Amino acid sequence: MKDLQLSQRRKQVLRVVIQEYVKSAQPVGSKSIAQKYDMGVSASTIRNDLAALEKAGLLTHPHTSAGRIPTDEGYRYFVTHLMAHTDLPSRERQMIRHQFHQARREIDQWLRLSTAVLAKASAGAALATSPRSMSSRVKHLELIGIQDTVVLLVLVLATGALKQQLITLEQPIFQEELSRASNQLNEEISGANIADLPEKLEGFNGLAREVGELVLNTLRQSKEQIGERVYRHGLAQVLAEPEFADGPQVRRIVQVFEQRSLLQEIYHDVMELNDVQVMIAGEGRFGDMQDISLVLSRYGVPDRVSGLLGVVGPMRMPYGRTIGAVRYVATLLDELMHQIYG
Amino acid sequence: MKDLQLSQRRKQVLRVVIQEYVKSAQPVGSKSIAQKYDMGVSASTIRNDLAALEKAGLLTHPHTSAGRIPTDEGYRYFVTHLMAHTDLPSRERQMIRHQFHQARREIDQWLRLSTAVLAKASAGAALATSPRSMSSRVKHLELIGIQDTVVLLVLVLATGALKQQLITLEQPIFQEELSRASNQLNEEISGANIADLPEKLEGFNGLAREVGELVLNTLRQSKEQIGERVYRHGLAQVLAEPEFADGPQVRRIVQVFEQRSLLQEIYHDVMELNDVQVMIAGEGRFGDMQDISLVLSRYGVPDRVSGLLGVVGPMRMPYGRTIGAVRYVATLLDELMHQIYG
DNA sequence: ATTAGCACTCCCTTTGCAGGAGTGCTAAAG
DNA sequence: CTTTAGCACTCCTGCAAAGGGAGTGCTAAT
Repeated sequence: MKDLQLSQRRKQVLRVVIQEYVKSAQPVGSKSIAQKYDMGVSASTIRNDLAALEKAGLLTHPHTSAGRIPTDEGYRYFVTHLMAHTDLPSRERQMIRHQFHQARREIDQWLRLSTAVLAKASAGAALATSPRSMSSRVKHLELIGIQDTVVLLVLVLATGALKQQLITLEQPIFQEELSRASNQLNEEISGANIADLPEKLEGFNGLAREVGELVLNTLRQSKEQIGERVYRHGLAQVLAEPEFADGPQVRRIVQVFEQRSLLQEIYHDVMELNDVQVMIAGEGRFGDMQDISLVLSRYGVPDRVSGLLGVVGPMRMPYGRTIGAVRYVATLLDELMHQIYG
Repeated sequence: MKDLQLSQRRKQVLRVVIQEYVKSAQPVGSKSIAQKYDMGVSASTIRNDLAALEKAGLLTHPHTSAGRIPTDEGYRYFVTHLMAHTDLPSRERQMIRHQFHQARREIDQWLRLSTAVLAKASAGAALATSPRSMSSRVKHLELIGIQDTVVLLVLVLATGALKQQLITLEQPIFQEELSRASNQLNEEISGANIADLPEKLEGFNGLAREVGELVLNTLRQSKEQIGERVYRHGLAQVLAEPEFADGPQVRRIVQVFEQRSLLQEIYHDVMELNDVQVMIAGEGRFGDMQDISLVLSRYGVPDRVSGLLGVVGPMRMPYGRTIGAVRYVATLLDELMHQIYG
């Protein structure tokens, strides 16, 4: 975004327009601004300011004789230059913290709760991915006979994440043999870095070798992907917003909300930056996100485990509050995860 | 539903009305029926039949001079008495089967695929719950030290399901001690029925006792609930249907789709019956399901593990095809699960 | 740079009207 | 009793015209 020179008053006018429009979803005109806000100037002056802001690309109007509404750029300018840095009210923070502390101590529960809490606090639809571990070391490995020829491989990663996979063998196998293989593997594999695995596997054969390869594959795969589960909550409530009254718009936001691949693509961007990220109308990089904004944050323990957490909602969104909510929940998750992986 | 006496022709007329309305989403009138279908009678006669069907509560019309559309009862009558028992075309069945066989051998993958496949085959939104086990025996138990005072408890149920939970201890503890406790527990607990657990725990103390209680709680809890994960797919596409053009209707179906509690309530009904269940407009037992139908089935291995699988869509739905799809995918899952829990 | 005045534009709603589709009723025929 | 044709009636839909209103853009004065 090019740097714009705006007088104090024009900044104030822009701020007011966004504030009012976010509240009412109605285009806002010069007169109503002059009335509600005592800016020391007349409606005419404000009219000039509005025209200037429109020329700068920050505002637009749906038709000649309507009030102004913010453009994508307008919102971006607001978020980066004009917005007060708002935290969630402390009462709300406490309630949220309380809920977390009485949840079962399990990442799955925390993330479920996170999306629920975030959806409620933000009036958007919340989503979160289960955390992905940076270094995929295996902490422990277990082979459990299920049927004659069916074995369940359970992998406990250093991060506490569980992976499971069924293996079908050609011949029935005894639990003893399974134990022998898993012991062998545990000794060599646990704690080992993924890079060293292929070498170590050389020495193995039979069942242990087979399982070892499988483990390696699983680790490689999980390195590529975002957390395997996506938690979602609050789609129904965001659809109540007036911008989603018409069909195509509804489908757009539902697609954004449902599509795994989008999160996958955004993942790396968010990981690199440490604060909450705001993506307004796709930022030109993503199509089909008209009128939709994302507020996203990384969470986890740096260099160990991280996931994605955030809100998808209409572009006309109370950014201050939403960012505050996302930031707070992310911090909370950071804390909780720190207790485990600290 | 009271048993109705309908002449063959009237049944045929009802069938045609539903068929046409499902196809076009437009009210269908006497004339167009007489034209498209050669029923050997005039439009006038059909008009009489339509009036009779309306009196019987199977049809209605949106306003005086519009064609007829089916009522809830009309659809129910159609599904129970009039509908041809349709299976999915064999080409489609083969494609689906193929997809399943090349997926990773893991329940999670299967269910993900099931919802994807079902959504595509049915033009509705698909959902599935992870399977719940009937008898919650513990197959294996593992305690893994994560941090000084943080221990991860991994529970492998007889069904192959995994449960995990973090435990925070008051004092740091060595892995050896963890191993001792888990060995002790494994010997006593694995294979044991939940009912016998409390007794067995009597003899324990310290860490083993603590963990044992936790296990007991977890088992008890999971006995009450539907599978803990709900898989969903295809909401976006069902929203493209014309009945979801207006706001309130959209919110209704999204709520049905999102709400866990609804599945929870329906779960037992579906479990008791073995074939695919069709629930039209809530069947009077559930509010807020105007114009929404569910097509659900149990899947799994009888008396061992079962989950819920199905489609939610508009009441104006191709029931034959949808039922066929749900039935086929459920059968497929049955097979796959049978290989494991046979 | 700011302000007041004013014409102008465009939306939104209401109204009226014509066209059309489909019904309900009636009376006659099978 | 069932079926059929005829016809008036109802109500939706689309269209155009008109009025009201909100808000702008321009101009000229301060």
